[in-house]
Formats: sequence, structure tokens, C-alpha cells
Amino acid sequence: MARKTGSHSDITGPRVRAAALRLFARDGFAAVSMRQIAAEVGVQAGALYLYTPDKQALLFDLLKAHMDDVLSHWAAEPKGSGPQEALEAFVRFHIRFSLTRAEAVFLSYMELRNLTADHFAKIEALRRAYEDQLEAILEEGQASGAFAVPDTKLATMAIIAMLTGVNTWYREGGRLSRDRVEQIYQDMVRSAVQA
Amino acid sequence: MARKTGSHSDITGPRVRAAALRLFARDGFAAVSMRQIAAEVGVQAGALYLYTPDKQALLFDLLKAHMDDVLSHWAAEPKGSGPQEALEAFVRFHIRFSLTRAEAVFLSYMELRNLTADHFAKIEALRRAYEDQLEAILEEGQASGAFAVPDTKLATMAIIAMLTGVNTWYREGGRLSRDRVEQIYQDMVRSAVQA
DNA sequence: CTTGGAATTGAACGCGCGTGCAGATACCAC
DNA sequence: GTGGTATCTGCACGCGCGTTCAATTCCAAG
Repeated sequence: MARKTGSHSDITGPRVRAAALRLFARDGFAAVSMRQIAAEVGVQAGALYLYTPDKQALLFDLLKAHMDDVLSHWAAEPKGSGPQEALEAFVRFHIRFSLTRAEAVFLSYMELRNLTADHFAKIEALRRAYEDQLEAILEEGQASGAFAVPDTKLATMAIIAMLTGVNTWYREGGRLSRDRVEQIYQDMVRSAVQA
Repeated sequence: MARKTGSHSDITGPRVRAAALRLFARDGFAAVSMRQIAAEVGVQAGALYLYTPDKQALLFDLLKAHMDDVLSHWAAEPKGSGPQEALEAFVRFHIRFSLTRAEAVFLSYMELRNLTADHFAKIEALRRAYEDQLEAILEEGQASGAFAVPDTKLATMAIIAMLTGVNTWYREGGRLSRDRVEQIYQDMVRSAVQA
């Protein structure tokens, strides 16, 4: 099990990625050793270097893949017509996607500081691109008179923080179903921005 | 410079705490060595053990002190009369306090996983106590008909996540003043919960 | 000036880290 | 089978880690 001859530029081995994601999310990047990741895969530490040039690149690959994942799934999401429906779609999508990718979401805002400057810049740009998707919806609603937000940038940050926060407390099989949670957040967001 | 004879039960040296807080917040608990903290204080690594039994306790002390700080300052905050004013007070307080204690706030939700189980339980209880302060306001407003939230627990988590999020983007001297940010968040929160 | 305890140093301990690499092994085309 | 190449092991390297502790320095009280 390893990639074809030499180059590290193609896709990191799926089993290595899965193990690294799980361990990084659970214990933090700095606290996880290459030997632990290797053990999780069932391999010796040296073999990991067939899949990644170093530990840091492994983290970057995970974050990059996650951000690409978020953006491409949102692009494929049906947005309905008009800003109100688009906002509802965004809220539903963000909560649902975050919950199904909890580990990657967690990693993506916990381990940014362990990236090198240029890796950080790349991830940051993708995150910004995602935020811009929401801000565009708010601006459109503002222009059409459907929404009344004092500052679209601020509202964007507020809404995303609020939605991502779901990950910190939601547990499968808890008091509220995922659908119910989505619905309640929809209502709160709608009334917060409504004209 | 060190405490009196033997016991570690009293207050960790202020300079050690300050250095540890700054470094932990910047690089993460796992990535900071006792030697780095010592260097920041201007002392050899061994001397730190006059102030703390171990590295882990140093982290706990910082988080515990921060949570006590939050709770006591909120307790001393004027709340006005009635749930609407209390909610406004909470929003203003949370944003202002978080911004003036940015490093401690950051640490308190980034490094929970580096605590032992019992240390974690203690911090968690304090965090819960703080959240309960907000939830009590929402419940009172709900009972009096001033607010209409579908679920006070959820609204509590949503509001706190939204407010704490300010820390991730707010920078002194940026586009918006702290007062303006507080005001905008007040408006968004109010309209999100208003009956 | 002496003295005794508090404060600090500096060296040491065993350990695990990220990474590299020579050699062993597994697997596939012929 | 045989050859070759993709895959992986096993060990090594230098290093910094958290923590301990005997020895030293500092400083105030007598």
C-alpha cells in the first residue's frame, strides 16, 4: 500500500488520512506522533513518508481537502430562488455538513496555527471564499429589501459562528433531532436579519 | 522569587502565569515547553516548579482563574431591570470582557482537551454556570412574554457562540469600533429572540 | 558580620519525537 | 520461475521534552 514511485504530489493514502484526521481531531496536531498514526494504520512510522513529505503536509492536506469539500458541496446545493430561500439553504447546509464532518470542521479551526505561513494563507483564502457565499446572500437580500442587517460582514461572521457552534454541543440521539435543530436555527437566523 | 516553603496550593507566580498564558495562547499548550516559559520569565526551567507542581496544573490554574474571573465580573455587572435589559447587559458584557481577555478566552475553549478528567469537569462546571446565567435571562423573558424562543437552551448556545466569535475577527483599530460592534450584536440578538 | 532558610541554577534522567535510509518483502508482468 | 519495482520494516540519528535534585546564591534578621 503506497503511491506510485516517488512523487508526493498526488493524493495521500486514504487510510493514512483517515487515521490522521481521527487522531488530530481527538488529541490535537502537536500531541499526535507519526508513530501513533502509523500504529492506527497498522504500519511502521517510516512507511508514512511514502504518503506525505512530512507531518505538517499531512495536516495541510486534510484541511485543504475539507475546504474544497465544503465549497464544492455548497456549490452543488439547491438554493431555491431569492435571498430568503438561499439563506435557509445556507443554514441547513452548514449545520448538516458540519455535523457529518465534525472531525474535519473541528480540525479546520483548531489547527490553523500549526500551518506554515503559505499553507495558512491558502486555507484562509478558501475559508474567506466560503464566508463570501453567505455574505453575497445577505447583500442581495439587503438590496432587495428582504433583509435589514446593519452590516453584512458582521452578520456573516455572527451567523457562521452561531451555526458552527452547533458542533460543540450537538450529540446524535440527544434531546433534539438534527432536523429540529436546523429548523430552530433557521428561525433564529431569519428573525435576526428580517427587514 | 518564589512562594513560601513547600506547598503549591496558593497562587501561581504572576509572572509565570502571564508568560504561560501568552505562550499557550499563541502556540498551543502542547507546543510550548517549560523551558520556553522559563525563558520568557527570565529563569531556568527548574525554577518553574516552585510555582506549579507540573505543566498541566499551570494550564488548569489559568483556565480556572479565567472562569472565576468571568463569573465574578458578570455577578458585579449592573443588569438593569427586566429580561430585555438583562439580555442587553449580557451581550455587552460578554463581548467587552472577551475582547479584553482575548488570550484567556481563546485558551479556555482551545485547550480543554489537555486537562485531566477531573480538571476538565471543574472547568466545564464553571462554563455551564456561566451559560446558565444567560439561559435564566431567556427563560425569564420567555415567561414574561418578552421573548419568543423555541428552545432556551439552544438559544443560549447560539448566542454565546455568536458573541464569542467576535474574538476571531475583531481587531483594535479596525473598520468598526468596539462600541459599534456591541451595538450591532445587541440588535441582532434582540431581534432573534423578540416575541 | 554571621547565619539560615528561601530562591534559583545547572546538570542530569529516561524518553519519545520527526525523519532518513539500507535492506527485506510482496506482488505483478513476462 | 524470474526479474524488477512498489511497498514496508527496523534501526538509527540528533534533539528537546517534563521533571528532579544537589549545590549554589541571595537576602533579611539577629
